[in-house]
Amino acid sequence: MNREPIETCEVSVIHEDVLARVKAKMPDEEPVYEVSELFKVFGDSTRARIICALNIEEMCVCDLAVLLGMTQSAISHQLRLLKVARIVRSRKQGRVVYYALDDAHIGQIFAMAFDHVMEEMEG
Amino acid sequence: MNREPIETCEVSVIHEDVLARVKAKMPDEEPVYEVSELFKVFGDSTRARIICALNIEEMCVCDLAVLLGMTQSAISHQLRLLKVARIVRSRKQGRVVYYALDDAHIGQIFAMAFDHVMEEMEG
DNA sequence: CTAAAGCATGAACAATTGCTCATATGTTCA
DNA sequence: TGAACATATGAGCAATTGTTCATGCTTTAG
Repeated sequence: MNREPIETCEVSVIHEDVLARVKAKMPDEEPVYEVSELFKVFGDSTRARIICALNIEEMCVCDLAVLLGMTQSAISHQLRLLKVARIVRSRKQGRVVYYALDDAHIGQIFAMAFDHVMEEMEG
Repeated sequence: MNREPIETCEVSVIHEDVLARVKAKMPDEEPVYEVSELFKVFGDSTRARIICALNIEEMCVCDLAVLLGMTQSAISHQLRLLKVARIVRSRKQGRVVYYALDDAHIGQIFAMAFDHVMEEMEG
């Protein structure tokens, strides 16, 4: 197959072999996108602190607001996001709503990232 | 201890015992903040795809741009972020710069999140 | 029933983000 | 030395994000 280099292409491939291998091994687009969406939820300090707290114990919105020194509204908005992302589940008892982590994996992923950060902060 | 409820406080504590326990067990603010910063870097689909690719094999900017169907500039900007976050390291050979994952932990954290997402997509 | 407590939610606004475009830097080759 | 290539970077812009403020909903107490 005699192929001319495509001149109209602005970006040229340097290593065709590398590209072929990586293309073959790359995971599907969809799960990668989902993973980044999951990380996006973790990537806010307020939500990260909420997750850390709920990883210790189930809590209501009000107590979370006091713990983190933020308004009830701000906490509630973030909890909504966390619930949509299936990171948190809620349980209503009277007029109090208790939130808890929905999945044990979440705590594990957080713990792993925590270890990584701790190592970085020493070295 | 007879304590009056603090009336001037806008947000009242409902469960003092829970609050005390969680406060005692909560990790320090700084590492939690660092963890959320790390996740923030992961929380963009372009960067997530770059990390996935580099988890397979070292690649140059040009090939990454072709692989992901994006401009060289966009990829370069993101690689800069990844490098500042110490997620990626670079090696210059001639006029080509090769990027690779800087830490094995990164791939592990990603793999863990990937598993979680896959389970979610089935159930 | 009414008032208050606990929580949810929509609108609005400032701040951040990711990309594009233009251009600069550094390297190789003729 | 000059042209071409690979990459880096600053400015600018549209889109997204996190919080506040005001208000609505639901449940309990009186």
